[in-house]
Order: sequence, then C-alpha cells, then structure tokens
Amino acid sequence: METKEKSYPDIFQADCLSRQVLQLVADQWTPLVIYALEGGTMRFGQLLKRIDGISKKMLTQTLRVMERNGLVQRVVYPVVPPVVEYSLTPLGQTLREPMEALRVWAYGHLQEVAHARTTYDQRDQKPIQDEVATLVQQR
Amino acid sequence: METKEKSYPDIFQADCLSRQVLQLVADQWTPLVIYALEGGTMRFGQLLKRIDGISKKMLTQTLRVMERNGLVQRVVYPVVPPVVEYSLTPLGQTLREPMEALRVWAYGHLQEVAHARTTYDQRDQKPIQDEVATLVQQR
DNA sequence: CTGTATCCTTGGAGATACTG
DNA sequence: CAGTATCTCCAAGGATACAG
Repeated sequence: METKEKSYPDIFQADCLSRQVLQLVADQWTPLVIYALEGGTMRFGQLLKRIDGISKKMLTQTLRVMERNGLVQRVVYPVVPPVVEYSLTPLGQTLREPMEALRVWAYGHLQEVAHARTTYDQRDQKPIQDEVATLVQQR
Repeated sequence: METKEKSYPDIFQADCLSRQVLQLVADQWTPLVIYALEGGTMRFGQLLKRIDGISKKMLTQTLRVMERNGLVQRVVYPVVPPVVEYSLTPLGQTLREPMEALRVWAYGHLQEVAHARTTYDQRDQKPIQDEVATLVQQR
C-alpha cells in the first residue's frame, strides 16, 4: 500500500510526478499553443494557420495531450461543417504567467544566444591552447 | 542582402530566431540540467547521478547544445583521470528565474493535472451526450 | 471544417564497447 | 573519469487519402 505512494517532491527522480508535469510544456508545440490561446478562443484551423510549421497531425496530438492534462478545453459544435473551439482552462490560464516569462526571456536574449553560437562554431577552427591553460590556472 | 535579415519578432513564424531560442529549454533534459546547476558547479559524473534516467549520451549531447548556446560553461582540467566541470554562464543564470517559476508551477499543480488525467481517461468509457448538448447551448 | 487512418521514412536514443 | 564510436531499433512525425 505504501510502496510508491508519494514520489512527489524530487524533480530529479525519473518517476516523479512533478517531472511529468514539468514536461507538459517541455516540447516543441505546447508553448506555442499556449501563446496562441492567450488571446482567447481559437478554432482548429485558426491555430493551424497561426502556428507556422505545425502539421495537422501534430496540432491534433498536442491539443489532445493538453486537453487530457486539463490545460485546454475543447468544445464541439455539432453543425455542418463542424466547428471546434479551443481555449485555455482555468488551469491553463495559470500557465500564462510563467510561460510569458519564458517568452520575454527568449526575446530579450536573442543576440546573446546568436553570438554564443557563432563563437562556439568558430572555436573548432582555431587552436584553444591559451584558453585551456588559463582555465586550468583558475583552479 | 536584406532578404532574410530580421525574422525576429514573431514567435509563431517557423524560421524565427525567437522560436529557436525559446526551444532551447523546450526539451526533456535542459530544464533539469539548469536546476541541477543552480546549486553551483558540477562535474559530469555528478550530473549523471543527479538527473535520474538520463544516459551518458544524452547528458553529453544536452550539455554540448547548452554550451553552444552560451548557457553553460565547460571547464576541462587536463589531469588524469580527467576532471570536467560544468556551470551556468551569466546568460544561463538569467534563465534561473523563469525556469524556477515553471518548477513552482509544476509543484503547485500536481493534483490538478493528475485529476484532469483520470477524468479524461474515464470519459471514453461513458456516454457524454449530456455534456455535448450543454456545450452547444453555450453558443 | 475537423479530424482519423494508413503508410513510410528518418533520426532520436539506448546499449555496448572502446579511448585518452 | 569523461567522454566518443558504432550499431541497432523503435517510434515520432510527414504525406496522403479518406470520413463525418
């Protein structure tokens, strides 16, 4: 009964629930869906157009997972042709703030990341003996 | 010259730099590495033990990408046996706050997500006619 | 319009062995 | 200790066609 009741607290543990929850948003499309739905309800086709590069298959799949985890609500209007609207649930709304922080971070550090990349990519072309030596001395 | 200079601003654009930057942390392991390095410098083997479930290969790969993007610094001490230390760069440090917000969110909504899942998983076993009808009336 | 079903390809990732 | 190299395999995901 008490074998594996609470693996809650340690996010570094593989079977930890908190890790699973963290990784709800740790994929390619979920953050973009959240950003898209911040403005309010959207239909499937609207999301498909808004999120450039996503396929119908991946959008469906992403939305299903998000729905399962309680982040989005899916409302079907049985008319022809079908109308399906997606929106953030109250739980999903609570993600807006942390997600927004991440987006702001991304916008604010474009240059630094780009610069780090070119620096790194050029490093392999050059000798780095001096740098290694310097770093060793730090110890 | 001015063909594709600035695809900066729109994160919904596939080739947008901001999207790439956002997705630096949108994978399974990067957030955990950041959390692990918040406490300070760690060696390769320490990270491997701390982050349960990660393989040597994935840890190496994750660290290399993070290093390339300027999030972590890798310092090699040319001794035998080798010592390699990883730490967050100043740029990586700026990610701590938004990442911490995400972790707090995860911890704070374990129950809700778990509950949403069981509800969703049980839904397919039952008729849902009433709910659909209700939702339709909302329009 | 909003999907599902199927096929098919690619590469992501584990396992294992080897190296400085 | 901290990786790299190689092999292998499964599954993520694109393309396409079809359905309600």
